[in-house]
Order: sequence, then C-alpha cells, then structure tokens
Amino acid sequence: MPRLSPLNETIHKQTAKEMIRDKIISMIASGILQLDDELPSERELSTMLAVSRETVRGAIQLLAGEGVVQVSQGARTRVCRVDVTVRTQRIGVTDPTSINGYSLEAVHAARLLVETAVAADAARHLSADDIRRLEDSIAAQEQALDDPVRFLICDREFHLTIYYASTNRLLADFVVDLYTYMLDHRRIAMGEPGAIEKSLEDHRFIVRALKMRNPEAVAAAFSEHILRIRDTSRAVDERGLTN
Amino acid sequence: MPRLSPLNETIHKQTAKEMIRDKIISMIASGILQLDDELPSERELSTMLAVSRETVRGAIQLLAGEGVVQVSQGARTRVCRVDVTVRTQRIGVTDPTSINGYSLEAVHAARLLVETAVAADAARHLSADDIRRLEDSIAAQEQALDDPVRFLICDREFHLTIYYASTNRLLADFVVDLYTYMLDHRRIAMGEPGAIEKSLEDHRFIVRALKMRNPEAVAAAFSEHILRIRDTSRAVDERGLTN
DNA sequence: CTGACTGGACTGCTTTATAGACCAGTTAAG
DNA sequence: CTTAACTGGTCTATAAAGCAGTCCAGTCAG
Repeated sequence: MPRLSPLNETIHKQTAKEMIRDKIISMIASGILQLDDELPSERELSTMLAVSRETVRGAIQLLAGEGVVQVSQGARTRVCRVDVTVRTQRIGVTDPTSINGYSLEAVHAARLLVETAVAADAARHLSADDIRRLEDSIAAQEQALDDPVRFLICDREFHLTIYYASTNRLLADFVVDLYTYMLDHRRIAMGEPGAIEKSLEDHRFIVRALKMRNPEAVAAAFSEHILRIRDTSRAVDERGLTN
Repeated sequence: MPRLSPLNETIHKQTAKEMIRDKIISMIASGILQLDDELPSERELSTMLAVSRETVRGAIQLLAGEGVVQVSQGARTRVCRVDVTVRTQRIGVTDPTSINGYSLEAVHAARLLVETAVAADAARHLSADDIRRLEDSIAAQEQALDDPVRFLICDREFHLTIYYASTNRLLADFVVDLYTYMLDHRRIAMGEPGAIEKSLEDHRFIVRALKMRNPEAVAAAFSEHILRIRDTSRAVDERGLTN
C-alpha cells in the first residue's frame, strides 16, 4: 500500500454553520442568487435546510463578515458581492490557476474527454422538450450579450440540459461538477472581448448538431467549444501573469 | 432553474464518530483490514486520525454494535465480520445492482471511457520504478490465486499504480473512486470460477503493453479487461436474479 | 511473575447546535 | 397615517459532541 494509506488521512470536520455558508455561497457562485437579490428569511432558511435559526444566523454572519451579504434589521438580507468561490473561500487562498487543487489544464482535459462523450450520448436521447428548452436558452443568451453574469446563468441552463439528457447519470454528475468548478473562472473569461459572442455561436452550432441527432457532430462541436474555452482561459492566465 | 434547486437539499451532518466508523469500514471493505485482523489500539487510532480517543471509542462501539468488530478489555479489538459496505451500511439498504445510487452499467461505461484514457496516458509517463512495482504485484497475484481477498488487495495495488502514473490527477482520482465503488462487487465476482485467472492474464497483457509504452495497446488491453469485468458482473447479477 | 501494553470508566471543560421567547426596525396594506 | 405582519437582533436554557486528562482492570509476552 505504498501510495494510499487511508489511516493517515485526517478527517474533515465541518460545522453545520460552515456547510450552510458554503451552500449559500454556491448559490451565489452559480447565479441562482444574483447581485442585490434578497436571501430567504432566516426562518425560511432554517426550515428549508432543516437546521435551527441560530445556525442560519451564524452562516449569514460569516458571509456578512466577508462582505458577501448586507444584513439590516427589519429588512431582508441582500447579496452585495458575487465574486465568490466555495472552495477558495473556505481554504482562504485564491489560486486562479487551479480549482479544488486540480490544475485548470487537468479540468480542460477531463472535460474534453468526458463532456464530448456525454454530449454525444445526449444527442441520442434528447427529447423534444429538451430541444425547446435549449432554443429558449439560446434566445435568452441573445438578450444577455452585454451582461456576463446573466449570460452565464443561461449558459449553465444550456449545458446542464444537455448533460442531464444523457443516460449515464454518473458521468453527467461528474461533468456538472467540472462545469461548476469552472464557473468563477468563466466569469472572469467572459470579460474578454468577443468571448460571449463566440460562446453563443458555439451553442448555436451545438444545437444544430443536436437537432440532427448526430452524435459525432455533437462531439465535434462540443470539443471545439471546450477548446475555445480552454484557449480563452489560457489567455486570461497569461495576461494575469504579466499584470 | 428547472432541474437543480440546491436550496431544498437538507444538509448532511455527520459526526466525527460516524466519519471514523465509515473510515474503518472502508478499510475492511477494501481488504486493508481482514478477518481476525487486529485494529490499531484506540490511542494509536486517535493520533493517526487526529481525533480524541473518546471519538475513536464511539466509532468502535458503533462497529461493535453492528457485529463488525469484537472488543475485549486488555486485548486489541479484532475484525470479526467483513461483509460490510460503507454506503449500504449507512443507508441501511443493500442494492447489489447499484453503487452509490449509480447503476453498475453506468460505472462500467464510465470506466470504459475514462480508465482507458488514464491508462493510455500512464503508458507515456510510467517510471521504471512503477514498472517494477507492477511486476511485483503480478508476482504477488500469482501467489494469491486461491485467496480472493488477498488477490483483490494486489489488484488494487496494480490498478492504483497505473492510475497515479498518469499526469491528470483529476481523472486519476475519479477513476480511483470508481474502482473503490466497485470493490464489494468485485469481491463477489472473484468467486466465479476462473475469474481470478482471467484477471491475472489481463494484467499480464496490460503490463506487456505498458512496457512497450504503446498507449493504444494499453487502452485496448484495459478496455478488454474492463469489458471482462463488466461481463462477469452481469453474469453474477443474472444468477442473483434467478436464485 | 511482572511490567508494558490493552480497553473501560470517569471528571471537567469547551464548542456547537437547538428551541423558544421577546425586542426592535421595516414595509406594505388598509 | 396607522397598524399588523413581516424582518433581523438578542437572550435564555438545554442538549449533545468532542477534547484532555486521569485512573482502573484485564491481557500477554518477556
């Protein structure tokens, strides 16, 4: 047993407070909660998440301390910062070249391998309903060309619809994880001139291939999309190093 | 946001006691601790796992209650049952056709896609040291032909050595997860006549391809290995249904 | 036999989370 | 404008989990 010795791993204790904090942060990072949105009330959250109100309050206090939310007595708590990440927030280190300890290049490579396969599988099982949802998403993306955050929300809807149309839920969940890991980096990358337009173009191309139900074409289109994301990501990193 | 609504997920609180319990169970399930083996002493475990002795004692009490270990004052605690699973133990349901909620077929498909890619990458980066370790493992496997549990321990060493020789740690970790998920099912499958011999043969073939540093050959050999495992697994399931 | 180990038991303490009550500020409907 | 129903802020009492340290009792090998 030379490489793995489970006995020596220390356990990772996390308080309920921190778990709830992370849960709220991930809602913000994924765009479910947007800038200036109201959080559910403390009492609502406590029943939703099945913890006491004190615990919810603890989590919100942490978030307030980090400047992520603005609390004010009598009124609901509001989101006032959206540049957050679950993991980096917890560890306290922000390393733009790695996600959850994995290099960005590793994530790109994994997406290239798995996501194309998942998408190809989705091409075989996409329902008419799914296709309509994808087209709706594209229409929404066209309306969000100058709002990176809103665009990313549509982008998420678009990608997740495809992932969950595949028949292998294990791989779909894995790909969703990868996609979620990348969200913060994508938000930065979306600031690049032309990045949003290019993404939209890729999405249109992917939908066209999906409607033809041609797995190979879908895989190719997805591969191109991911490679473009990778190159943008590399460019941002390069520029980040010279700044 | 039609498919995911993280707000309604209840949080999953797990006490340190339970985490340690699961950790010990997974050591038993993976064959690191075998029948009649002694557990490390409570004081050793507490320093190893960085928790208090009380917590370790709590975990052991849970295990004793489930009949997994036998404690006796003065002497060390011993393993007295090995038919355990981390997940099923916790959920209380045993479904032989699914792992962690994913269908066995999904796991096989995922392995087929990802594991072959990881193995091919490993072929390009395998060190001489790794090759020696693989050959040692094969020798050990030859000595364990009539002991399924011991064989599986060697099998694990063999597979993990290859996984971690690849350059993409994200995919390697993923594949290790898949492999670990399958351990219980493989223990059952190893009872099939000829299963161990076939596996050993596959391993020899894989090592030959690895030594040639031929990624395509390695991928092909791995693919064959996984397909064989899948077929054995299917056969066991079929038989299980007719019983 | 004996001494060094093992698990068993107990105390005191801190931290975390729960449940419930009440106060104070906000907001929108009447 | 008034008010009633919300919101967050505060406080209590209680329970549980975990930690640290100590001492007891059984086991086992030198």
